Amino acid sequence: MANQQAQDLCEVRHIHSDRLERVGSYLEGVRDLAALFKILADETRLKIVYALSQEELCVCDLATLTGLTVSNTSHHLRLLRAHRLVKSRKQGRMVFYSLDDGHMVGLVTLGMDHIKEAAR
Amino acid sequence: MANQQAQDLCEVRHIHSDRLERVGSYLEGVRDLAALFKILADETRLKIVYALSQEELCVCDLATLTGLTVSNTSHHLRLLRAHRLVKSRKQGRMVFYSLDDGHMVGLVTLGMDHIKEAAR
DNA sequence: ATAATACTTGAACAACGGCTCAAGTATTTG
DNA sequence: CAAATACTTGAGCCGTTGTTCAAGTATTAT
Repeated sequence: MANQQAQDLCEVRHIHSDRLERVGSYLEGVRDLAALFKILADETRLKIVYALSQEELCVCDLATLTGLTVSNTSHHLRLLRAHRLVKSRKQGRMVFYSLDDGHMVGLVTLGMDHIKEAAR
Repeated sequence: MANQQAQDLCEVRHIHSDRLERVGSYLEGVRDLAALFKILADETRLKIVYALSQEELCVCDLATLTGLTVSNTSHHLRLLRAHRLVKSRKQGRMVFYSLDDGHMVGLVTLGMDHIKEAAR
């Protein structure tokens, strides 16, 4: 009765234990990658990262670029710094930020290309 | 008095109008890219996307893979479908999902490589 | 027709994230 | 020293998001 012809019964046939193991090795990375995407999943932070990929900028510059308050901008920079995506350098009373990680620059540019292509 | 030697005064010197225009063309894309990152910035959805990049799977399979309820999984699939990242195919009483967009596969695999490299 | 399976949907709820405001530090200027 | 500039930090507010639960549809089996 319960033979292989019952194709409309769901018994989790497609993911088998061996295949699950292969996928399993990636699942650790999935958590970290989701965290990275979460950081970049904000229009303000993405603007900051993109701007910093071109040159070093101070908080005041970034605030005018994003159109937000200095306070708010600083909060975002704090988050980016905590995750080692940007680094800061103090000069006088100004603080200059730059990218600390070439990692996500590739992600951002690749993503940007895809977006443009999709908008075509 | 107000000459160019006052290097510690912030008057937004680094981002000039011409440079702002160049950056401006990207800023449209930033909004959309942030939206895409937001979709992928969830461990569950990232697992789903990664699993579907390997083969077509039904909701039940995806639920067991992610360890969540079928209801919850369906909610996530609804979101992914709304943004045209996955498509569904009904066969009997089962619904099979697959990727509808090659776009973010590159993003995910590139991101995965970076994560692995960073964890080294 | 009734029951069971596979999935979807809406509502409610709690947790999280981004923004603002107020107060703080550090540095430079007068 | 006091005042001003550049930035940081913490607390509170509010909208968003993920989860759960309960009820719904669609398809198949008996």
